[in-house]
Amino acid sequence: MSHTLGVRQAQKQKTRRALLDAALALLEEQSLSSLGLREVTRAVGVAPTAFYRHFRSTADLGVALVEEALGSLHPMIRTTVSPAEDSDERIDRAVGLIAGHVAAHPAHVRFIARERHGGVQPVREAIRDQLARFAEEVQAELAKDPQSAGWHDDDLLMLAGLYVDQMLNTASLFLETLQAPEEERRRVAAVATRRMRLISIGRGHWLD
Amino acid sequence: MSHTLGVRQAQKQKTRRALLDAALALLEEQSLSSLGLREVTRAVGVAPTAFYRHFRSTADLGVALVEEALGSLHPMIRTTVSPAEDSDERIDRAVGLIAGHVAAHPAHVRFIARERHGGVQPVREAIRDQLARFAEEVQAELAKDPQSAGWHDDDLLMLAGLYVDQMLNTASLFLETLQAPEEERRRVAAVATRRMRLISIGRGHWLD
DNA sequence: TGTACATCAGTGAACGCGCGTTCACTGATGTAC
DNA sequence: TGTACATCAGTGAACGCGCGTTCACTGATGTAC
Repeated sequence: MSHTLGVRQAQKQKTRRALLDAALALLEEQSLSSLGLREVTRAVGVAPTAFYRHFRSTADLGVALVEEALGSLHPMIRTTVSPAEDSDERIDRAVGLIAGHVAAHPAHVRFIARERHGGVQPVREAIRDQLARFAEEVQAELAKDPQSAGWHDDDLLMLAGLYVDQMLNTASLFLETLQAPEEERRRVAAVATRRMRLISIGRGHWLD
Repeated sequence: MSHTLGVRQAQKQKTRRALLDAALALLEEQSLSSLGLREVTRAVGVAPTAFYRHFRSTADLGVALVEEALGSLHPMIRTTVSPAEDSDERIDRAVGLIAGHVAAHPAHVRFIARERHGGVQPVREAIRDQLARFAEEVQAELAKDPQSAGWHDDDLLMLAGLYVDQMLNTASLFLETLQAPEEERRRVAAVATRRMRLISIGRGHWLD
Protein backbone atom coordinates (compact mmCIF):
# COMPACT_ATOMS: atom_id res chain seq x y z
CA MET A 1 0.00 0.00 0.00
CA SER A 2 1.68 3.15 -1.23
CA HIS A 3 1.22 6.45 0.50
CA THR A 4 -0.79 8.68 -1.84
CA LEU A 5 -1.86 12.17 -1.03
CA GLY A 6 -5.57 12.82 -0.99
CA VAL A 7 -6.95 14.23 -4.23
CA ARG A 8 -7.47 17.57 -2.59
CA GLN A 9 -3.88 17.81 -1.25
CA ALA A 10 -2.47 16.67 -4.59
CA GLN A 11 -4.38 19.37 -6.47
CA LYS A 12 -3.25 22.00 -3.99
CA GLN A 13 0.39 21.00 -4.43
CA LYS A 14 -0.05 21.17 -8.19
CA THR A 15 -1.36 24.73 -8.00
CA ARG A 16 1.45 25.69 -5.66
CA ARG A 17 3.99 24.28 -8.09
CA ALA A 18 2.36 26.18 -10.95
CA LEU A 19 2.57 29.42 -8.96
CA LEU A 20 6.25 28.87 -8.17
CA ASP A 21 7.06 27.99 -11.77
CA ALA A 22 5.14 30.93 -13.19
CA ALA A 23 6.83 33.30 -10.74
CA LEU A 24 10.27 31.96 -11.60
CA ALA A 25 9.57 32.46 -15.30
CA LEU A 26 8.36 36.02 -14.74
CA LEU A 27 11.45 36.74 -12.65
CA GLU A 28 13.72 36.21 -15.63
CA GLU A 29 12.77 39.69 -16.77
CA GLN A 30 12.17 41.57 -13.52
CA SER A 31 13.02 41.48 -9.86
CA LEU A 32 10.96 40.14 -7.01
CA SER A 33 10.23 43.54 -5.55
CA SER A 34 8.26 44.43 -8.69
CA LEU A 35 6.58 41.05 -9.14
CA GLY A 36 2.81 41.31 -8.71
CA LEU A 37 0.60 38.67 -7.17
CA ARG A 38 -1.92 39.17 -9.97
CA GLU A 39 0.75 38.68 -12.62
CA VAL A 40 1.56 35.31 -11.18
CA THR A 41 -2.02 34.08 -10.84
CA ARG A 42 -2.83 35.36 -14.32
CA ALA A 43 0.07 33.35 -15.75
CA VAL A 44 -1.20 30.23 -13.97
CA GLY A 45 -4.84 30.79 -14.81
CA VAL A 46 -6.33 30.97 -11.32
CA ALA A 47 -8.10 33.78 -9.52
CA PRO A 48 -5.86 36.33 -7.74
CA THR A 49 -7.35 35.33 -4.41
CA ALA A 50 -6.17 31.73 -4.85
CA PHE A 51 -2.64 33.03 -4.26
CA TYR A 52 -3.39 33.53 -0.56
CA ARG A 53 -4.14 29.82 -0.12
CA HIS A 54 -0.41 29.20 -0.72
CA PHE A 55 1.61 32.29 0.19
CA ARG A 56 1.17 35.35 2.37
CA SER A 57 2.88 37.57 -0.19
CA THR A 58 5.28 37.51 -3.12
CA ALA A 59 8.12 37.89 -0.60
CA ASP A 60 6.96 34.67 1.02
CA LEU A 61 6.92 32.97 -2.37
CA GLY A 62 10.43 34.30 -2.94
CA VAL A 63 11.70 32.61 0.20
CA ALA A 64 10.21 29.33 -1.02
CA LEU A 65 12.04 29.80 -4.31
CA VAL A 66 15.33 30.29 -2.47
CA GLU A 67 14.90 26.92 -0.76
CA GLU A 68 14.18 25.30 -4.12
CA ALA A 69 16.99 26.98 -5.99
CA LEU A 70 19.70 26.44 -3.39
CA GLY A 71 18.43 23.44 -1.44
CA SER A 72 19.05 21.10 -4.33
CA LEU A 73 22.61 22.32 -4.69
CA HIS A 74 24.11 20.82 -1.56
CA PRO A 75 25.06 17.47 -3.09
CA MET A 76 26.68 19.17 -6.06
CA ILE A 77 28.68 21.55 -3.89
CA ARG A 78 30.30 18.64 -2.12
CA THR A 79 31.35 17.01 -5.40
CA THR A 80 32.71 20.26 -6.72
CA VAL A 81 35.39 20.64 -4.10
CA SER A 82 36.06 17.03 -3.16
CA PRO A 83 39.70 16.02 -3.72
CA ALA A 84 40.87 14.60 -7.03
CA GLU A 85 44.00 12.90 -8.34
CA ASP A 86 45.07 16.12 -9.87
CA SER A 87 44.29 19.73 -8.96
CA ASP A 88 43.63 20.74 -12.58
CA GLU A 89 41.32 17.79 -12.86
CA ARG A 90 39.25 18.97 -9.90
CA ILE A 91 39.08 22.46 -11.31
CA ASP A 92 37.93 21.28 -14.72
CA ARG A 93 35.31 19.09 -13.07
CA ALA A 94 34.08 22.00 -10.94
CA VAL A 95 33.81 24.42 -13.86
CA GLY A 96 32.03 21.73 -15.88
CA LEU A 97 29.55 21.09 -13.09
CA ILE A 98 28.81 24.80 -12.79
CA ALA A 99 28.29 25.16 -16.54
CA GLY A 100 25.99 22.15 -16.51
CA HIS A 101 23.97 23.45 -13.60
CA VAL A 102 23.50 26.84 -15.22
CA ALA A 103 22.38 25.21 -18.47
CA ALA A 104 19.95 22.96 -16.58
CA HIS A 105 18.51 25.59 -14.21
CA PRO A 106 19.12 29.04 -15.67
CA ALA A 107 16.09 30.59 -13.98
CA HIS A 108 17.21 29.40 -10.56
CA VAL A 109 20.69 30.82 -11.04
CA ARG A 110 19.36 34.12 -12.31
CA PHE A 111 16.96 34.37 -9.39
CA ILE A 112 19.71 33.84 -6.82
CA ALA A 113 22.13 36.26 -8.49
CA ARG A 114 19.39 38.88 -8.78
CA GLU A 115 17.87 38.59 -5.32
CA ARG A 116 21.09 38.06 -3.37
CA HIS A 117 21.37 41.83 -3.14
CA GLY A 118 17.79 42.55 -4.18
CA GLY A 119 15.15 44.71 -2.59
CA VAL A 120 13.36 42.08 -0.49
CA GLN A 121 14.90 41.59 2.93
CA PRO A 122 13.55 38.13 3.90
CA VAL A 123 14.75 36.76 0.57
CA ARG A 124 18.20 38.31 0.96
CA GLU A 125 18.43 36.74 4.39
CA ALA A 126 17.33 33.31 3.16
CA ILE A 127 20.00 33.44 0.45
CA ARG A 128 22.67 34.63 2.88
CA ASP A 129 21.87 31.79 5.26
CA GLN A 130 21.97 29.15 2.53
CA LEU A 131 25.27 30.47 1.19
CA ALA A 132 26.73 30.44 4.70
CA ARG A 133 25.68 26.78 4.96
CA PHE A 134 27.38 26.10 1.63
CA ALA A 135 30.59 27.69 2.85
CA GLU A 136 30.49 25.51 5.97
CA GLU A 137 29.97 22.39 3.87
CA VAL A 138 32.82 23.33 1.59
CA GLN A 139 34.97 23.97 4.65
CA ALA A 140 34.12 20.50 5.98
CA GLU A 141 34.99 18.99 2.60
CA LEU A 142 38.26 20.91 2.42
CA ALA A 143 39.16 19.76 5.93
CA LYS A 144 39.16 16.16 4.69
CA ASP A 145 41.80 16.97 2.09
CA PRO A 146 45.36 16.12 3.17
CA GLN A 147 46.37 19.42 1.58
CA SER A 148 44.60 21.18 4.44
CA ALA A 149 46.91 19.77 7.12
CA GLY A 150 48.10 22.55 9.40
CA TRP A 151 45.37 25.00 8.34
CA HIS A 152 43.39 26.99 10.88
CA ASP A 153 39.63 26.47 10.76
CA ASP A 154 39.26 30.20 10.16
CA ASP A 155 41.46 30.08 7.10
CA LEU A 156 39.63 27.03 5.75
CA LEU A 157 36.35 28.91 6.07
CA MET A 158 37.90 31.93 4.39
CA LEU A 159 38.99 29.73 1.48
CA ALA A 160 35.58 28.03 1.38
CA GLY A 161 33.87 31.41 1.13
CA LEU A 162 36.20 32.41 -1.67
CA TYR A 163 35.26 29.23 -3.55
CA VAL A 164 31.53 29.76 -3.03
CA ASP A 165 31.70 33.36 -4.26
CA GLN A 166 33.80 32.25 -7.19
CA MET A 167 31.21 29.59 -8.09
CA LEU A 168 28.36 32.08 -7.97
CA ASN A 169 30.34 34.53 -10.01
CA THR A 170 31.18 31.96 -12.64
CA ALA A 171 27.57 30.78 -12.73
CA SER A 172 26.33 34.30 -13.40
CA LEU A 173 28.90 34.73 -16.19
CA PHE A 174 27.76 31.47 -17.80
CA LEU A 175 24.19 32.73 -17.56
CA GLU A 176 25.00 35.68 -19.80
CA THR A 177 26.38 33.35 -22.46
CA LEU A 178 23.36 31.05 -22.70
CA GLN A 179 22.11 32.71 -25.89
CA ALA A 180 25.62 33.33 -27.20
CA PRO A 181 27.72 31.07 -29.44
CA GLU A 182 29.57 28.17 -27.86
CA GLU A 183 32.80 30.11 -28.22
CA GLU A 184 31.73 32.62 -25.57
CA ARG A 185 31.01 29.84 -23.14
CA ARG A 186 34.45 28.37 -23.70
CA ARG A 187 36.02 31.75 -23.01
CA VAL A 188 34.13 32.11 -19.73
CA ALA A 189 35.13 28.57 -18.78
CA ALA A 190 38.76 29.30 -19.60
CA VAL A 191 38.89 32.44 -17.45
CA ALA A 192 37.03 30.74 -14.59
CA THR A 193 39.48 27.87 -14.77
CA ARG A 194 42.48 30.15 -14.54
CA ARG A 195 40.95 32.06 -11.65
CA MET A 196 40.41 28.79 -9.79
CA ARG A 197 43.95 27.75 -10.64
CA LEU A 198 45.38 30.95 -9.22
CA ILE A 199 43.37 30.47 -6.02
CA SER A 200 44.55 26.87 -5.94
CA ILE A 201 48.17 27.98 -6.19
CA GLY A 202 47.64 30.46 -3.38
CA ARG A 203 46.17 27.64 -1.34
CA GLY A 204 49.18 25.47 -2.02
CA HIS A 205 51.62 28.07 -0.71
CA TRP A 206 49.46 29.48 2.11
CA LEU A 207 51.58 27.94 4.83
CA ASP A 208 54.95 28.73 3.25
CA MET B 1 35.03 86.79 -15.56
CA SER B 2 33.89 83.42 -14.27
CA HIS B 3 31.66 81.12 -16.26
CA THR B 4 28.30 80.92 -14.51
CA LEU B 5 25.33 78.97 -15.73
CA GLY B 6 22.22 80.94 -16.49
CA VAL B 7 19.68 81.00 -13.66
CA ARG B 8 17.39 78.72 -15.63
CA GLN B 9 20.09 76.11 -16.29
CA ALA B 10 21.25 76.25 -12.70
CA GLN B 11 17.72 75.65 -11.39
CA LYS B 12 17.26 72.76 -13.81
CA GLN B 13 20.48 71.11 -12.63
CA LYS B 14 19.37 71.56 -9.05
CA THR B 15 16.09 69.75 -9.71
CA ARG B 16 17.93 67.00 -11.57
CA ARG B 17 20.28 66.54 -8.62
CA ALA B 18 17.32 66.41 -6.25
CA LEU B 19 15.68 63.71 -8.39
CA LEU B 20 18.87 61.62 -8.47
CA ASP B 21 19.40 62.00 -4.72
CA ALA B 22 15.80 61.17 -3.88
CA ALA B 23 15.88 58.11 -6.14
CA LEU B 24 19.12 56.89 -4.60
CA ALA B 25 17.62 57.23 -1.12
CA LEU B 26 14.46 55.34 -2.14
CA LEU B 27 16.62 52.62 -3.69
CA GLU B 28 18.09 51.71 -0.32
CA GLU B 29 14.88 49.82 0.38
CA GLN B 30 13.78 48.59 -3.03
CA SER B 31 15.12 47.86 -6.47
CA LEU B 32 15.02 50.03 -9.54
CA SER B 33 12.48 47.87 -11.34
CA SER B 34 9.91 48.73 -8.68
CA LEU B 35 10.84 52.40 -8.30
CA GLY B 36 8.03 54.68 -9.43
CA LEU B 37 8.44 58.00 -11.15
CA ARG B 38 5.76 59.48 -8.89
CA GLU B 39 7.56 58.27 -5.77
CA VAL B 40 10.64 60.16 -6.82
CA THR B 41 8.90 63.41 -7.71
CA ARG B 42 6.83 63.25 -4.51
CA ALA B 43 10.03 62.91 -2.47
CA VAL B 44 11.49 65.96 -4.22
CA GLY B 45 8.32 68.02 -4.08
CA VAL B 46 7.77 68.63 -7.79
CA ALA B 47 4.93 67.60 -10.08
CA PRO B 48 5.18 64.08 -11.59
CA THR B 49 5.38 65.59 -15.05
CA ALA B 50 8.53 67.50 -14.16
CA PHE B 51 10.34 64.16 -14.19
CA TYR B 52 10.13 64.05 -17.98
CA ARG B 53 12.11 67.26 -18.31
CA HIS B 54 15.13 65.30 -17.01
CA PHE B 55 14.72 61.59 -17.74
CA ARG B 56 12.77 59.44 -20.17
CA SER B 57 12.07 56.84 -17.51
CA THR B 58 13.33 55.49 -14.20
CA ALA B 59 15.59 53.15 -16.18
CA ASP B 60 17.17 56.21 -17.76
CA LEU B 61 17.67 57.74 -14.32
CA GLY B 62 19.23 54.45 -13.23
CA VAL B 63 21.83 54.65 -15.97
CA ALA B 64 22.70 58.18 -14.81
CA LEU B 65 23.14 56.82 -11.28
CA VAL B 66 25.54 54.17 -12.55
CA GLU B 67 27.75 56.85 -14.06
CA GLU B 68 27.71 58.76 -10.79
CA ALA B 69 28.32 55.76 -8.57
CA LEU B 70 31.10 54.20 -10.61
CA GLY B 71 32.47 57.14 -12.56
CA SER B 72 34.00 58.69 -9.46
CA LEU B 73 35.71 55.44 -8.54
CA HIS B 74 38.34 55.35 -11.27
CA PRO B 75 41.01 57.30 -9.38
CA MET B 76 40.52 55.17 -6.27
CA ILE B 77 40.78 51.94 -8.21
CA ARG B 78 44.21 52.90 -9.45
CA THR B 79 45.46 53.65 -5.95
CA THR B 80 44.06 50.41 -4.64
CA VAL B 81 46.24 48.18 -6.77
CA SER B 82 49.24 50.37 -7.30
CA PRO B 83 52.47 48.75 -6.04
CA ALA B 84 53.68 49.26 -2.48
CA GLU B 85 56.86 48.56 -0.53
CA ASP B 86 55.25 45.53 0.94
CA SER B 87 52.44 43.30 -0.33
CA ASP B 88 50.64 43.22 3.01
CA GLU B 89 50.86 46.98 3.09
CA ARG B 90 49.13 47.25 -0.26
CA ILE B 91 46.41 44.86 0.86
CA ASP B 92 45.75 46.76 4.07
CA ARG B 93 45.61 49.99 2.14
CA ALA B 94 43.16 48.49 -0.37
CA VAL B 95 40.83 47.08 2.29
CA GLY B 96 40.95 50.38 4.15
CA LEU B 97 40.10 52.32 1.00
CA ILE B 98 37.15 50.03 0.33
CA ALA B 99 35.86 50.36 3.90
CA GLY B 100 36.19 54.13 3.67
CA HIS B 101 34.38 54.31 0.37
CA VAL B 102 31.49 52.20 1.65
CA ALA B 103 31.18 54.38 4.75
CA ALA B 104 31.25 57.53 2.62
CA HIS B 105 28.88 56.37 -0.14
CA PRO B 106 26.77 53.49 1.17
CA ALA B 107 23.84 54.21 -1.14
CA HIS B 108 26.05 54.14 -4.22
CA VAL B 109 27.56 50.81 -3.22
CA ARG B 110 24.17 49.30 -2.43
CA PHE B 111 22.78 50.52 -5.74
CA ILE B 112 25.59 48.92 -7.75
CA ALA B 113 25.44 45.62 -5.85
CA ARG B 114 21.66 45.51 -6.23
CA GLU B 115 21.37 46.49 -9.86
CA ARG B 116 24.41 44.64 -11.18
CA HIS B 117 22.16 41.62 -11.60
CA GLY B 118 18.89 43.51 -11.27
CA GLY B 119 15.81 43.54 -13.45
CA VAL B 120 16.63 46.54 -15.65
CA GLN B 121 18.69 45.66 -18.70
CA PRO B 122 20.17 49.07 -19.66
CA VAL B 123 21.37 49.52 -16.09
CA ARG B 124 22.92 46.06 -15.97
CA GLU B 125 24.73 46.83 -19.19
CA ALA B 126 25.98 50.19 -17.93
CA ILE B 127 27.36 48.53 -14.81
CA ARG B 128 28.94 45.69 -16.80
CA ASP B 129 30.65 48.19 -19.09
CA GLN B 130 32.01 50.26 -16.21
CA LEU B 131 33.29 47.19 -14.39
CA ALA B 132 34.99 46.01 -17.58
CA ARG B 133 36.70 49.41 -17.77
CA PHE B 134 37.80 49.03 -14.17
CA ALA B 135 39.29 45.63 -14.91
CA GLU B 136 41.22 47.12 -17.84
CA GLU B 137 42.55 49.92 -15.67
CA VAL B 138 43.59 47.49 -12.98
CA GLN B 139 45.25 45.38 -15.65
CA ALA B 140 47.16 48.44 -16.88
CA GLU B 141 48.21 49.22 -13.31
CA LEU B 142 49.29 45.65 -12.68
CA ALA B 143 51.31 45.66 -15.88
CA LYS B 144 53.48 48.42 -14.42
CA ASP B 145 54.40 46.26 -11.45
CA PRO B 146 57.75 44.46 -11.83
CA GLN B 147 56.03 41.43 -10.31
CA SER B 148 54.07 41.09 -13.55
CA ALA B 149 57.16 40.43 -15.67
CA GLY B 150 56.59 37.40 -17.87
CA TRP B 151 52.80 37.47 -17.50
CA HIS B 152 50.49 37.14 -20.48
CA ASP B 153 48.07 40.03 -20.99
CA ASP B 154 45.23 37.52 -20.72
CA ASP B 155 46.38 36.37 -17.32
CA LEU B 156 46.82 39.93 -16.10
CA LEU B 157 43.23 40.69 -17.14
CA MET B 158 42.08 37.52 -15.40
CA LEU B 159 43.80 38.64 -12.21
CA ALA B 160 42.45 42.17 -12.60
CA GLY B 161 38.89 40.79 -12.89
CA LEU B 162 39.45 38.71 -9.79
CA TYR B 163 40.55 41.82 -7.90
CA VAL B 164 37.56 43.86 -9.10
CA ASP B 165 35.09 41.15 -8.11
CA GLN B 166 36.82 40.79 -4.79
CA MET B 167 36.55 44.54 -4.17
CA LEU B 168 32.84 44.55 -4.97
CA ASN B 169 32.30 41.57 -2.78
CA THR B 170 34.15 43.12 0.11
CA ALA B 171 32.28 46.38 -0.35
CA SER B 172 28.94 44.62 -0.15
CA LEU B 173 30.02 42.81 3.02
CA PHE B 174 31.07 46.10 4.61
CA LEU B 175 27.68 47.50 3.67
CA GLU B 176 25.92 44.92 5.80
CA THR B 177 28.01 45.93 8.82
CA LEU B 178 27.28 49.65 8.68
CA GLN B 179 24.71 49.43 11.48
CA ALA B 180 26.62 46.74 13.33
CA PRO B 181 29.23 47.20 16.06
CA GLU B 182 32.80 48.03 15.04
CA GLU B 183 33.80 44.47 15.83
CA GLU B 184 31.82 43.12 12.87
CA ARG B 185 33.57 45.51 10.55
CA ARG B 186 36.96 44.38 11.80
CA ARG B 187 35.97 40.76 11.17
CA VAL B 188 34.94 41.53 7.59
CA ALA B 189 38.18 43.45 7.08
CA ALA B 190 40.19 40.54 8.46
CA VAL B 191 38.58 37.96 6.16
CA ALA B 192 38.85 40.26 3.15
CA THR B 193 42.51 40.81 3.95
CA ARG B 194 43.22 37.10 4.10
CA ARG B 195 41.37 36.50 0.85
CA MET B 196 43.46 39.15 -0.83
CA ARG B 197 46.59 37.67 0.69
CA LEU B 198 45.74 34.22 -0.67
CA ILE B 199 45.18 35.68 -4.12
CA SER B 200 48.42 37.59 -3.75
CA ILE B 201 50.27 34.37 -2.92
CA GLY B 202 48.73 32.69 -5.97
CA ARG B 203 49.90 35.63 -8.02
CA GLY B 204 53.42 35.30 -6.67
CA HIS B 205 53.69 31.65 -7.71
CA TRP B 206 51.69 31.85 -10.97
CA LEU B 207 54.73 31.43 -13.16
CA ASP B 208 56.40 28.68 -11.08
C1' DT C 1 18.72 100.83 -20.94
C1' DG C 2 14.16 99.41 -22.36
C1' DT C 3 10.92 96.76 -25.01
C1' DA C 4 8.89 92.89 -27.44
C1' DC C 5 9.05 88.29 -28.28
C1' DA C 6 10.82 83.34 -27.67
C1' DT C 7 12.06 79.68 -24.76
C1' DC C 8 11.17 76.13 -21.66
C1' DA C 9 11.15 74.12 -16.56
C1' DG C 10 7.63 73.10 -13.93
C1' DT C 11 2.20 72.83 -13.27
C1' DG C 12 -2.24 70.61 -12.55
C1' DA C 13 -6.19 68.29 -14.32
C1' DA C 14 -7.53 64.27 -16.49
C1' DC C 15 -7.34 59.50 -18.45
C1' DG C 16 -7.61 54.57 -18.22
C1' DC C 17 -5.52 50.73 -15.88
C1' DG C 18 -3.83 47.18 -12.87
C1' DC C 19 -2.78 46.68 -8.24
C1' DG C 20 -3.49 44.11 -3.30
C1' DT C 21 -6.94 42.86 -0.27
C1' DT C 22 -11.84 41.89 1.69
C1' DC C 23 -15.66 39.06 1.59
C1' DA C 24 -19.29 35.81 1.16
C1' DC C 25 -19.70 32.03 -1.96
C1' DT C 26 -19.47 27.20 -4.20
C1' DG C 27 -18.85 22.63 -4.81
C1' DA C 28 -15.71 18.80 -4.76
C1' DT C 29 -13.29 16.11 -1.32
C1' DG C 30 -12.91 14.11 3.23
C1' DT C 31 -14.82 11.98 7.43
C1' DA C 32 -17.86 10.00 10.98
C1' DC C 33 -21.23 6.74 11.74
C1' DT D 1 -22.16 0.67 1.34
C1' DG D 2 -24.78 4.83 2.06
C1' DT D 3 -25.84 9.13 4.28
C1' DA D 4 -25.16 13.51 6.55
C1' DC D 5 -22.13 16.88 7.74
C1' DA D 6 -17.42 19.34 7.79
C1' DT D 7 -13.57 21.06 5.40
C1' DC D 8 -11.30 24.07 2.41
C1' DA D 9 -9.06 25.23 -2.48
C1' DG D 10 -10.50 28.12 -5.60
C1' DT D 11 -14.14 31.88 -7.20
C1' DG D 12 -15.78 36.43 -8.57
C1' DA D 13 -17.40 40.91 -7.39
C1' DA D 14 -16.13 44.94 -5.23
C1' DC D 15 -13.17 48.50 -2.93
C1' DG D 16 -10.06 52.33 -2.86
C1' DC D 17 -5.56 53.62 -4.52
C1' DG D 18 -1.47 54.97 -6.95
C1' DC D 19 0.47 54.32 -11.26
C1' DG D 20 2.54 56.37 -16.05
C1' DT D 21 1.41 59.36 -19.56
C1' DT D 22 -1.13 63.24 -22.30
C1' DC D 23 -2.06 67.89 -22.68
C1' DA D 24 -2.65 72.73 -22.67
C1' DC D 25 -0.98 76.06 -19.43
C1' DT D 26 1.97 79.64 -16.85
C1' DG D 27 5.33 82.68 -15.83
C1' DA D 28 10.18 83.45 -15.02
C1' DT D 29 14.36 83.64 -17.76
C1' DG D 30 16.78 84.54 -22.02
C1' DT D 31 17.56 87.11 -26.35
C1' DA D 32 17.34 90.39 -30.24
C1' DC D 33 17.22 94.97 -31.33
